[in-house]
Amino acid sequence: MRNTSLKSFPNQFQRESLKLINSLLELSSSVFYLVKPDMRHLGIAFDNMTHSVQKDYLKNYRALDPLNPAKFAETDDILLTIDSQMPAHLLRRSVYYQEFMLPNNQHFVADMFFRREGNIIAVLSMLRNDSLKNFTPAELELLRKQQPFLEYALNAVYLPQRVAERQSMEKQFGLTRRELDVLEQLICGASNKAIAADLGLGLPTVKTHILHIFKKTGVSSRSELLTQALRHLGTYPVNSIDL
Amino acid sequence: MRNTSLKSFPNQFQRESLKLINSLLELSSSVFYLVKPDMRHLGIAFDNMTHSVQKDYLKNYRALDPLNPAKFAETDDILLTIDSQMPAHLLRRSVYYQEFMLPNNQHFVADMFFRREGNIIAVLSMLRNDSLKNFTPAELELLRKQQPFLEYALNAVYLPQRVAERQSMEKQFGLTRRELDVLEQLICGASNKAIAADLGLGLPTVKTHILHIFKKTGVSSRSELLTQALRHLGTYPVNSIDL
DNA sequence: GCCAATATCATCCCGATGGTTGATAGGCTG
DNA sequence: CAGCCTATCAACCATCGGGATGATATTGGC
Repeated sequence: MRNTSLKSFPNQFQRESLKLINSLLELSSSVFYLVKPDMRHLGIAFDNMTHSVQKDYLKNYRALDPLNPAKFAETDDILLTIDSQMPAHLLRRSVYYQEFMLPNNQHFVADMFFRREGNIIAVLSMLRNDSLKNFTPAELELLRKQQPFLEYALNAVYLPQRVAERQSMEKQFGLTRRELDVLEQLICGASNKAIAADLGLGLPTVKTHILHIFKKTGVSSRSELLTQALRHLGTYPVNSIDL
Repeated sequence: MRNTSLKSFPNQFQRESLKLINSLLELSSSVFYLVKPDMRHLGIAFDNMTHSVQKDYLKNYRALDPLNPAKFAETDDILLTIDSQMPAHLLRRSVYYQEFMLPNNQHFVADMFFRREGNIIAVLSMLRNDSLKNFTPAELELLRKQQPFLEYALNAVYLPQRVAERQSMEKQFGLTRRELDVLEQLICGASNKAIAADLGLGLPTVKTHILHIFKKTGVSSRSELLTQALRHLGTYPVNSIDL
């Protein structure tokens, strides 16, 4: 309507962040994901990447990742390249490079960290394939300048609103985290197919979640759900945000 | 959700008014309708009545109605019974009684008028069939006490909000009055079938209107429409209310 | 470690919805 | 009065969405 660019997704923040970074430098692919298991439901966004690669990473290769955020919990790094952590010739021979990076055509990696009360809560991962050169010092400098504002917006603007909405919904109807994911998409007007694509799920799974939401909220169509949900959204006071 | 009684219709005001009146005295059927042609789209509500009877009335019998509001434009009556306008023995022989009231089992009628700047804009019509007695003076007195508040609420609370929403929608997308009727129902989460029933239309008609709305607003599903419409509702400043 | 809740996917059915085309009738306006 | 807009309805078709049932991980808590 009017302005199609206003179309919003639950993970709009991550999408806009990626848009910004991709406009500043050339990447072959990029991911913005939230780290803590509980927060992963607050949305992931990627460019030239798939859910399956992401799942594979989380399940099998995150532990091997030289940039695994868990390793930097006690530091205050905000931007690291993979070759700052491991000499190139060692990396090339590592399992992580051979089994994960190479097959996915990832040659250069830079990760931007976002923290809340010291803990890393989100990572913006920037990847380059063999057709691109490594990150230059100037590029890294530019990225370092972006981090503070992104971190501020994430912590001060995005997370509170997002968590508040979810807490409100969760309290009223006892929805599970995954159901909340689906509900957020529903509220944005997404079709079942779109939801499936966006969350990396099968259509049957999406339909199952939606039916559960219907039962818990006592409605019998998505139209009803939309009107009720959009009308009562933000009606309920919300607790502190503990992540 | 939570409180199903919160389910609202575009003509909720009329429905609640009828509920009130029907709780105060026994009626066989009742109608609350807006008078001016332009306002008829702001909703009609009835109890034990059908759209077809109402259409028949408007088209063929309103001119003959002894309580036709047009006759009382210059008065300040707020409640009239049909037998206050015509002796019973004359009424019985009239075309209006023989061809409209009798076939629809209407024996006693009392109409409550609502005005705006002197003009009658709405009528609450109360009907009794042959199994009920005529309205008693006490009942009429009670009804007269209800009228001022209903008129106040109609003029001060209901109409401004309703007209504002419609004006906003109409201006943004150039929707016709009938399309606005349908859009209001859509926004309330109604299904096509429910809309057809509520507006007294056929299913094909409803679908046609909805497709026109989709094209004018540039969306391609009712979910999209709902999120966009509900998000932007009330965003636009609205002109004065001229009815 | 086990049980319950959660999350995932599947199949089948049918009604609801989105989309096209076209017909008919009233109303308003130039 | 001719033409345009609105409103109404029809037939047709493809896809989507709602509902039931059940299977199979995975997770989390006790």
